[in-house]
Amino acid sequence: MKLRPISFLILGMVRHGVSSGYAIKQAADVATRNVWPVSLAQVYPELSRLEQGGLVTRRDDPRGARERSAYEITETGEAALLTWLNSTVEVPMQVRSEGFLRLFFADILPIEEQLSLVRRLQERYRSMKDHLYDNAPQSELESLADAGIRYPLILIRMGERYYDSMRDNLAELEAELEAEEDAVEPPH
Amino acid sequence: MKLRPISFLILGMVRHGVSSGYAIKQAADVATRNVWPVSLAQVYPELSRLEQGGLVTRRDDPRGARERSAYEITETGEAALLTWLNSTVEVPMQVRSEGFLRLFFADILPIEEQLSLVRRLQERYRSMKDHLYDNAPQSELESLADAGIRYPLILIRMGERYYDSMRDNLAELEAELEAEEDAVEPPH
DNA sequence: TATAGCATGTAATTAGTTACATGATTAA
DNA sequence: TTAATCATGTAACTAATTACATGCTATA
Repeated sequence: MKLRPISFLILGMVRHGVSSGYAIKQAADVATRNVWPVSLAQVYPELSRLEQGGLVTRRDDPRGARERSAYEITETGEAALLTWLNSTVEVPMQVRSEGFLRLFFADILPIEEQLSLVRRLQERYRSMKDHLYDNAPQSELESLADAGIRYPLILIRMGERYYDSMRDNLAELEAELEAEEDAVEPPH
Repeated sequence: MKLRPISFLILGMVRHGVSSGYAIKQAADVATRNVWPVSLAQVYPELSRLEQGGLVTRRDDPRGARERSAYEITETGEAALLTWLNSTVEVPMQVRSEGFLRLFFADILPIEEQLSLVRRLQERYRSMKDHLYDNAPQSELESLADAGIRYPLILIRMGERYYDSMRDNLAELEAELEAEEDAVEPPH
C-alpha cells in the first residue's frame, strides 16, 4: 500500500486524537494548511484506504441522530508513522506564488508600477501574518504546548518569522525603487 | 479564453525573447521553478492555446533538419500580460513541504529523533541554497541585470535570504532541543 | 424558523507529472 | 561512435479542487 504525505497527515492527526474526517479537515486547515493543504474530498477516501490497509480502525460514533465515524490508529499505523517521521525521503518541496511570478516579470513595467506591485506583495504578507492565529489562537496553542504538543506552536512561530522576513526583503526592495524613482523625478 | 499563471509565465518568457517551447521549459527550470514550477507537457499545449487565442504567433525556425518553432508575443498578448502584472487577483499562495509536515508531528518522537529531524531539515535548506545558482550563475544574472532585466537576480537573492532565514530558525530550534537533551542526560 | 455549522460522501473537472515516441545535432 | 542535449508532441496516470447531494443540530 502506497503512502503519500496526505496519508501521513491523516495518520498523524488521528494519532493526535482527531477522530473524524470532518475534524481532520478542520484541524488541517488551521494547523497544516501552510505546509500541506488538503481538501475534504481527499480526506474521506484516504481514510477508507487507510482503514482497508489496516493502519486505522473505524467505529460508529454518532452524535444524536447525526452519524459520525471515529478513527483510531493501529499499531501498524503507528509504526508506519514513526518510520516516515524518521525517514529522509521526501517529495521535492513546492512553492506556487502567483505574486512572485509577477515580480519575476516586473522588468516589463514602468518604475511606478513596479513599486505598486512590490507594495501589494508586502501587503499580502502582512495580511497572511495577521491571519495566522485566526482559527488557532495563541492561548489555545500554548495550552496544547503545555500538554506536551508543542510543534504546532513552533511551526506557527516559524511562519510568523518567515512572513516578517519576506516583508523585510520586500520593504528593502521598495526603498531601493523609491530612491530610484526620486532620482528620475524628484519629489515635489 | 481563460488565462492562468502558467499562461502568463509562458507569455512573459516569450516577451523576454525566449522563443521555443523547449527553451521556455529550460528558462523556467532555472528562473521560476522556485515560485511556479512547470513541466514540458504543460508548455506545448499551452503554447498552442495561446496561439489559437491570438496572444502569440508561431513561425517555423528550424535548426538544420531539426524542427523548431519560434513564438512571438502579439499586441493582444502584451496587453494581457500587462493587465495581469497590474492586477491584484491571484490564486492563493501554496507551499507543500513534506519536511515541515514531518516537523508538525515531531511531538510523537523522542528528543534525539526530534533533533535529527531538525538537523535534516536544516541540511535540506543548506543544500537548496547551495544549488540556487547551479544553472544560472551569478555572473550571467548580473549581465542580464546590466541589460535592464534585473528581477531574475532580485528574486534569486530573495531566495537566498529566505533559505538563510529558515536555516536560522531551525538552528535556533536545534539549540533549544540540545539544551533540553543535556538537561535530561548531561553530556559526558 | 432559518442560518450556520457538523457530518459524510461522490461526481465531475482541472491541473500536473511521468512515460512514451521520434528524430536531429553536438561534444566527448 | 555513442551519449548527452535539442526539439516537439501525445497518452496515461496521479493528484487535487469544486460542485453536488443529503441530512442533522445548535444558535441567533
